[in-house]
Amino acid sequence: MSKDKSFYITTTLPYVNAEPHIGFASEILQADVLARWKQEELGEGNVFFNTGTDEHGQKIFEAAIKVNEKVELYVEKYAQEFKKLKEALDLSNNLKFIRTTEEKHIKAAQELWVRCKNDIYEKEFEGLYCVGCERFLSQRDLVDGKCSVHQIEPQLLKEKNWFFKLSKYQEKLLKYLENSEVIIPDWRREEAINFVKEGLEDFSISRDKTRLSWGVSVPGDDTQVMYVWFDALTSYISTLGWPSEEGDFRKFWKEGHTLQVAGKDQVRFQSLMWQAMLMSAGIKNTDQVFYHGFINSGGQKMSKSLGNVISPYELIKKYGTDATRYLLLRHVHSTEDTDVTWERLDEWYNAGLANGLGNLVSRILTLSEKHLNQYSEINPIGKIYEALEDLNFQLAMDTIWLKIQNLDEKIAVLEPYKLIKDNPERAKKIIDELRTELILIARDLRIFMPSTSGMIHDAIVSNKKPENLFPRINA
RNA sequence: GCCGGUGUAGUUCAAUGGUAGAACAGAGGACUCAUAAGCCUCAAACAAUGGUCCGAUUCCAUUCACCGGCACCA
Repeated sequence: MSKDKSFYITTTLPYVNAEPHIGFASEILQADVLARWKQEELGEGNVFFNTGTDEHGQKIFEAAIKVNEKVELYVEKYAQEFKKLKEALDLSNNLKFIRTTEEKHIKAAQELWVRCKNDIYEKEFEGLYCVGCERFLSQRDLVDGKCSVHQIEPQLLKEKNWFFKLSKYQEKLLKYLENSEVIIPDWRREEAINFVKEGLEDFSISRDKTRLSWGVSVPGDDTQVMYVWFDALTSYISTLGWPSEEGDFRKFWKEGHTLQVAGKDQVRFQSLMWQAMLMSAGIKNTDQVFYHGFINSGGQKMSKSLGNVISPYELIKKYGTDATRYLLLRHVHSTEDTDVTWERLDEWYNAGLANGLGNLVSRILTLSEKHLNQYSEINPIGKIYEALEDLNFQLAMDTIWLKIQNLDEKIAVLEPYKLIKDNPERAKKIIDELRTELILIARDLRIFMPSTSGMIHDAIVSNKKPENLFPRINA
């Protein structure tokens, strides 16, 4: 990441048809660490950290009907569910939240449409329509050519839609993708380049209102609403106050470094469609999109039917907020898929937090409380965040845990608890050193585990051993 | 089928054209400040075949296995 004065980071906006998923929790935690890191580097006012909820579309409309609820209330409820994550995961205070049903967002989406007007045209959309579902089916909805839900053959139906000329942007997209910075990891960039080379087709960006009413109205066409993609992608700039070119939009999107965090299945949407839309509207492209892997459990996708779903709230309930942050940040691979099970989580927790960090705090603070006077605060310095430049969260944390290990080792070698009898001066000096090194570790932990960091710091400053930070979990 | 990725100790990962590192789990030991934690020691791996090379886990090819994407699902 470059040395820009300001930094913009956003997650993708989760679709609100289900409870928050652990994958999204992981995504927003990664974003949170980066946001906190940049806030320390650039100052809080120079970082814009965004998330939100994608609330339009057929599926949500149907889901609301299914539970017999007004769709406005339904999305409101889920938006709150997602907003709760902020506190539950102790996300940065400055986190912004955009809902695609907000007025300012709707206006922005419509404005973007108008700006893209030259690349938007009307065409017959042909699709397989299921009368049971009352919607067009995708390939995935089909089993042996029949609707997987209703077991009936869909009819070929045509309707007028608005299309976006994605095909026109092949060259420009390739040009954009030439820059090795725009996608992390690099092999996903290769993937994106391949998509483009295989040829891009224009895509439909609207739906007939008679079939789908829950969406943003197409400017100048009362019969159509925007297809969710067009609408949702706009949120990355509507949150900045666009279409106003001034203020946050200028500061962060135009003049700052922009980074989008997304799942690996998003390449086509974030790095191709969205970038083409920006090009069409004459807006600067995203500087970087970081694609993370997925979290599976027991070798399979998490799914309700398999009963292997691990929700972020369950994690928090069992391990606590900071421990959840630790588990998801240190043990989830940043770009590959990660397999997570309760057994493994327990092991990670005990090894890293109970036996590692928690125990170290106990032993040092016991020695300190017993043998030393108050701690006179120093200004801790320390930079361990090099690995974050490559968005390698695991490596960054490994560096901290290596320090923890070294401290444990130092205690074993120097044996200050023995030395205190024969050579108290020397022992005290050692304990004082340990204390200082521990406060440096706390400093390093600040962006990963903010409240733990604070607790360790406070314990040292008040020279008082804290309660067990991370009680051991016994199977 | 097409495109891409991956295959390293029991597990999860790392590095490297020339003795393959670590963490967790496992076995043993000496200690006691500490959350039966920590420290030390031990055991344990380069999917298969062929090629290039003085030399390959690393480069190339093939095979096998696994994963992802192949667009209007968000």
